[in-house]
Amino acid sequence: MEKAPFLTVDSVIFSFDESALKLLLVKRAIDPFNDQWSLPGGMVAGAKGNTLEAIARDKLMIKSGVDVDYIEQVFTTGNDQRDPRGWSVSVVYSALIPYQAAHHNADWVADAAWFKVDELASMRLAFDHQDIIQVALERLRQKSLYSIVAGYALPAPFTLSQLQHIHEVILGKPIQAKSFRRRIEQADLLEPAGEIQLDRGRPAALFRMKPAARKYTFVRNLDG
Amino acid sequence: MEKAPFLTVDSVIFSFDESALKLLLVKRAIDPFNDQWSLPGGMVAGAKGNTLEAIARDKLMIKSGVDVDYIEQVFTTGNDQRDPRGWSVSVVYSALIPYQAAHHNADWVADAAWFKVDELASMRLAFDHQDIIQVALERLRQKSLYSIVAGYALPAPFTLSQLQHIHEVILGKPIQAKSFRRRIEQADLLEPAGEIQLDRGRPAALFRMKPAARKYTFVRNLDG
DNA sequence: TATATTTAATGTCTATAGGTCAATTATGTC
DNA sequence: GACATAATTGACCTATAGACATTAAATATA
Repeated sequence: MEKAPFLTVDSVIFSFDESALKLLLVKRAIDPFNDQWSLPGGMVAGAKGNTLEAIARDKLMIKSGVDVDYIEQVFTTGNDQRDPRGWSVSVVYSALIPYQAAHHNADWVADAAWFKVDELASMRLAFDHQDIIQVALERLRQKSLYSIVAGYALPAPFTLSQLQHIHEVILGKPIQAKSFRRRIEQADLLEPAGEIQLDRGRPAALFRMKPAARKYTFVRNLDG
Repeated sequence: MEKAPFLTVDSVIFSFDESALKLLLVKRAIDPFNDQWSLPGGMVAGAKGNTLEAIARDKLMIKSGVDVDYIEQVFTTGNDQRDPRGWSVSVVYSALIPYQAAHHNADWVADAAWFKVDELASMRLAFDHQDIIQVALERLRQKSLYSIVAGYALPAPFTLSQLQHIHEVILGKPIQAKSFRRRIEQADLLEPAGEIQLDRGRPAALFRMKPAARKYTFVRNLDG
């Protein structure tokens, strides 16, 4: 490659709604891939922020109206095939946000929409964004076996059943409630936040993520 | 940031020699940080290769005479502080290579040398390479709790005792031989490769990494 | 040749943490 | 008050790592 490659920051933003894992995409308004759905993000050159993560956050705020709490770097993809214009590099971030907070804002941004990850698999997205999403998804699945960061995709406070449910959706398989609760309690990852009465059944205790939950990893994986 | 940032690929190359974890550094011959030790790597612009990883491998081959087998992306650092010239981004790779193969080659490359990771902690390195190394090290330590990729830093074939030893050095604590062997055997990660008689004691069986060992992760961590 | 020494390899028991699933608790409904 | 529905917990089972003693296979030495 001769010149410096294009450098972009793209984010895979996960959320949880109607028992489904969803992901925020924006419709491109310029070539290449004009009019196709793509990951929110953009060029690093000219962006605002002192670090890559700050730039990623800023772009999400500006372009998608999303103020992200939990965000982490997934990986960086770069080659001479992913952009028809030539060499390009994308630093990929993954974020988890409560659907509610995001929903309203996503409305006032033109051409931003949430897609269920299942439906999404068959869509043709811009660049190699489909591949990127698969990597981010796999990472999220792995992580859900030994952490509870998925909880950042729920509006706080939430019940343990809700927290378990999002894990089950991400993993695509049921989890033993007892195992799930036991390890969380032992690791002291959640903070009590009252209780709530759902439509039916026994009222459930409410919790918020404790700061420790952001980094905590269990020494054993759940059945995967 | 206005213009596109500098984009580089840097590699943290680990190896194992004299019971110590070592790491390959090269002395810079240009500003900034002229004459200071730094991670092998360089600018992506103008480099040879169709992917970031290919470029990383090529730079190691050309500049350090090292042909890497095991290499993986660690993370990407980017901000306006790490390079005095302004915004710069570095995609960081981590590689594990047998010391023997590496040693000779490192000789015919000017100003490349191996450093024990312990000694290295007090050195002043170029850019934020000291920080990068710490991240790569931490990643390697984590990984050594649930995989045996550290074996790629040994010349094949190797004994189980040697494989255990490098893990102990990386983790900085002893490992139960029984636990270590049991899980490896059960996961069928190694291929028998004869046996060897060391200076003293019972001869040891020799093994090589099976392909599966590259990606395999145990469901449970060793004591960390 | 027998014994001590050294390192490799294994047997066995214990401890820990998740898996299973039944039982209990707390509400709302009929 | 009996039933339905969820949440939560109790009790036992299982899998896998930790501890540590024991056995195995070689060399060195008396």
